[in-house]
Amino acid sequence: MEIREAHPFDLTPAEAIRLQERLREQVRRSGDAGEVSLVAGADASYAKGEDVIHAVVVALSYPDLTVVERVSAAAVTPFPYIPGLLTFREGPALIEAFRRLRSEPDVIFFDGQGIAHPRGLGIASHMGVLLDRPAIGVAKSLLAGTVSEPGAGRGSTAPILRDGETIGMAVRTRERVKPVYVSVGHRIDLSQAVDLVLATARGYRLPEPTRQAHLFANAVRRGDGQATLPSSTR
DNA sequence: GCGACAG
DNA sequence: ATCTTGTCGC
Repeated sequence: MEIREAHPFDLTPAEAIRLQERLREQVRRSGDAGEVSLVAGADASYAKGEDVIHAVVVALSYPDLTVVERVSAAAVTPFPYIPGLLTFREGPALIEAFRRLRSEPDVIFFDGQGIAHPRGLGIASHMGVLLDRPAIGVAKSLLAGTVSEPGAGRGSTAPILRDGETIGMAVRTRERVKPVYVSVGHRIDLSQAVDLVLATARGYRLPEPTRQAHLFANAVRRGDGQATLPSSTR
């Protein structure tokens, strides 16, 4: 995929925060992914004490969810993990992975928040803007806002609120299992984002794009990505 | 000043 | 995120 613009990542935390405050204005909180026929999941993996990040993107056809392409990229991260600044840690490796992706997904799932972020620019929104592509944030825990417990049944939801505004939705993708926290990344509305998460969550807590990216990222880091899995890693 | 805090 | 074995529950 084409990346929208060169973007500095060798910043101090204070500079990174200022960049987020500037980029947040470019996030589109509404939109329609259109006729979705291709989705993608992006994720990163790394070993405990190391600063090498393995980022991957997995593309799947929709609605059948067959994996059609997998790419990966390794990079030394220039940033430690700081809540709210995740993109500055995983972004460089992710961008390289997207450069290697030949598919043109209609929507991309990210492992983390979209606008449900202290400055409205979680990794899904940040990457969505850089890629200029519909993006959805699917986080396993909450970073900003408050939420009540959704009903126990699959498909139950509860709004994530901040100052009276809905910034995302807790979504129960599997009965009696902890919900995932969905928020708009870029160029898609919350309603369609939630629909797509539920439509791609099949039997597991995490939607398939995210789950497949998780599995592949770990396989690549362990070194058996090439041997065990089909498709290109090139 | 004291907690909270995506991955 | 990662380190780790078995184990309880649907």
